[in-house]
Amino acid sequence: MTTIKDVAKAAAVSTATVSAVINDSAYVSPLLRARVQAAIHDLKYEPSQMARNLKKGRSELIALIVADLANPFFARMVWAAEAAVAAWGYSLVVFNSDEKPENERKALARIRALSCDGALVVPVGLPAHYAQRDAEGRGFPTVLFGRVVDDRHSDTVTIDNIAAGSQVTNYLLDLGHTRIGSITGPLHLTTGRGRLDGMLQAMAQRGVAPEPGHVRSGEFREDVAYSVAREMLDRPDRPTALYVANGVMALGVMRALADLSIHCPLDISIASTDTISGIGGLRPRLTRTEHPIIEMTNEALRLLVDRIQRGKDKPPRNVVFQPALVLGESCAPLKRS
Amino acid sequence: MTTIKDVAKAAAVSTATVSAVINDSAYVSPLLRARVQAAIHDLKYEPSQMARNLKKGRSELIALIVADLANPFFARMVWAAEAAVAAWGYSLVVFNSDEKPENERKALARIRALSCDGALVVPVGLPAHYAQRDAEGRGFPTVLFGRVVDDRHSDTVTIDNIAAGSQVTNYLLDLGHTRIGSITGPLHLTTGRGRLDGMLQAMAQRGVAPEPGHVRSGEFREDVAYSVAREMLDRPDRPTALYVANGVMALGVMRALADLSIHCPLDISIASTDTISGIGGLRPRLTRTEHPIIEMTNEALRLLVDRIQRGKDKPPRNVVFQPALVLGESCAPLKRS
DNA sequence: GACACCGAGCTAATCGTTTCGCTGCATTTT
DNA sequence: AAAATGCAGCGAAACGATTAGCTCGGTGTC
Repeated sequence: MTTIKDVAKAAAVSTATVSAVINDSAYVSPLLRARVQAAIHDLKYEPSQMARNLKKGRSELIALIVADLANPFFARMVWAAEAAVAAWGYSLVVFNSDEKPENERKALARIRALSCDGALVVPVGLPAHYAQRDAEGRGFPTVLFGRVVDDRHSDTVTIDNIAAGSQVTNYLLDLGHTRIGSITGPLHLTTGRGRLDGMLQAMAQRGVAPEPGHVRSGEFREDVAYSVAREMLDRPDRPTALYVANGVMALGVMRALADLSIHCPLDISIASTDTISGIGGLRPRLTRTEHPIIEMTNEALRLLVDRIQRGKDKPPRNVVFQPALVLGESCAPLKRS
Repeated sequence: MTTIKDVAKAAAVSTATVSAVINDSAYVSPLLRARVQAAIHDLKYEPSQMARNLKKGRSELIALIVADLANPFFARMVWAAEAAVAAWGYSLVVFNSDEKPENERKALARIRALSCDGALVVPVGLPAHYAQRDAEGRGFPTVLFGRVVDDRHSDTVTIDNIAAGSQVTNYLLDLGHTRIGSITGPLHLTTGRGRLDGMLQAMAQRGVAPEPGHVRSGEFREDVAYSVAREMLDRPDRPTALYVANGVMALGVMRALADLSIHCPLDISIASTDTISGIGGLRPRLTRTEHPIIEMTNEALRLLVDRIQRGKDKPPRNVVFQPALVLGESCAPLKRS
C-alpha cells in the first residue's frame, strides 16, 4: 500500500503539499503540483478513504434499513436509493430488518459503529421503541420512511395512507359495490392502520360498513395474504370487492383466486395499494394506488443529506406524498343478481 | 464523542488495558476489568469502528456490484447477499453498474477507496476490460458472479448456461416444436451466448435449426424484449415456440403477446431461463429453468470470505451450478395444422 | 536601507484505535 | 539470599490522512 508519505518522498515535498494537491485545498505552485501528480501516478497512489474519514469524522456512507428486502417494493427502493446516494457522493450500506425490531436494533448499532453519516430507515418497531431509541440516538441524522411512528423528533417521508384507502374504496363504491372486504397490513403500522381507516371512512361516508368477517388483518406477506384470502373467499357470503393492503399481498390473493377458480374481475373485484412494479405481464392488471417511490426515496435522501451537511438544529420536516389511483382491469361494476 | 482515552482516564488505567477489555485480547484482572466496564457503561462509550479499521487495515465491508438493480433477479441477489454478509459479520455496500462498464469502473474505484475487504461482482464489461482490471487489481479479493468473463484469475460462481438452453429447448422439441425462436441476451456475456449455444446444440442434435429471423439478440431488459417480440411475432411465419433468455425479458414478451392477442400457450409456447420470483400470480406460469440464486450467492460469499480471511495465494476456484427445469403452463404440444 | 507584509511550503499535532516492548512486582528456582 | 522467571499493566509508536501554525525568502512602502 502506498501512502501519502511515499508520494511526498518521491516528489520531494511534504505530505501537506501532497494533501493540498489531492484536495485542491491550497495553492500549490505549478512545478510542485506537477511533481506531485507525477509521483501519484507513478506510485499508483490512492488516498485511503479510511484514514481520511477518521480525520474528518465522516464516512461518506449512508445506511438504508428496509423492512423486507424480499419485497419488490423495497427492492425498488434500494434501487432508487443507490442511485440517489451515489449522485450525492456517498455509498449505500444496506440492511434488512425483515420486519423484526431486534434486527433493526442490531442494524442501528452496526450503523453507528461504522459511523455512517446518516440512515434512511423503514421502521419496524412499535412507537414506544422509537421514542426510546430516539432519546439515545439523539442527533444521529435519520429519516424515517413510509411508516410514521413518531413525527415529532425525526424527519419523515410518508404516503397519505388514509387517502390511498379512500381513493380505492370510493372507486369500488362508485362501481356499485357495498360488500367490500379488506385484507389489511399490520395495524400497528400506519401503512396498515391508515389504509384501513381510509377505507372505513370512505364507506362510512356512504353509509355502509364492512361485514365483520370481511376485514381481516395480516402481514405484508404473499403467503399470509394467500391463506387469508383462501379462507375468506371460499364461502358463499364472500365480498364482491376486496381491497388488499399492498402489492405483494395482492399477488397472494390473485394466486388464491386462481386456486379457487374465482374469476377476477367477473366474480370479484380486486384493488390494492402500492402495487409492485415489474409485473407488467400480470393479467388482469391490478387497479391500485401507486406510490411515487422513486420521488419519495429521492426526497428522503435530500432531507437526509441536508441534515448531514447543514446540521441538526433544524426542526424536523415531515413530507407527505399523495397516492395516485391507477386503473387496471381487476375491477368491474357490481353484477345485479 | 467519548473515546478510549476518556474511558482509560475514568477507570484510571491505560488505553491498552481498555482495549484489552474490549477485545478480550489479553488477561486483565477482575478488578480492573470491572472498573473499565463500569466506565464504558457510564460514559456510553462505543469504540470507533473507523479508527479500529484504520489500525487493523480492514473495514468489515463487503461490496456487491450488480449489473441491474432494477431487475428482480438481482434484487433477490441483494436480499440473499445482505443476509449472508451479515451472518459473516460484515456489512453490505451495494452498487449498481446498470450494465455500463463505466459505472462498474467507478464502483470498483470507490470500493478500493472505501477499502472494502472484498467484492462480489456481476461483471458487465468485455473480457478484455477484465484482463486489464485484473492486472491492476491483483490481489483484491473478488468473486465474479453469474457471467464468467475470465476464469483463470478470479473466483467465479456461475450457472451452466449451455445446460439451461438445452434443457428448455429439449423440452420444447419433445413437445413437437421445431420452429423454435429465441430472444437472447447480449451475446458477449456468457449468460447470453451460453443459453443460445445450448439451444442451438439441442436443436442441432435433433437435426433442426432455427430460422434466421427467429433468433434475435437483445438486452436483458423488459422493454427491449417487448419490442423485439412485437416485431418477431406479428407475422404469419412466427415461431411456434420461443425461448426467452431471462425472466425480465419473458415479462416483456408476455406483455407483447397480450397486446398482439396471441394466446399462450395455445398459439405459442413460451419458455425462459432464470425466471424472477415473486410473480406467482402471473398466469400462465412460465416454464423455465430456475437458478438456485440463493445458494449461488451464499457460495459466492463463502468463497469471498474465505479468500479475505485465508489469503490470496490459493488458486482461483470456479463453481458451476446446474439449472433446474420447472414446468409451468406456458408451453403446449405443437398443434398439427 | 529598514520595515512590515505576503504567501508557498514545511513541521508536527491530531483523529481513535491496536499492539509492541518495557517496567516492576511477586513468585519460584538454585 | 541472589538470580531467574512470569505476567499484569503501562507508555508510546504506529495506522494514513488533514490542518493549524510556523518559517523564510521575496516584494512593496516609507
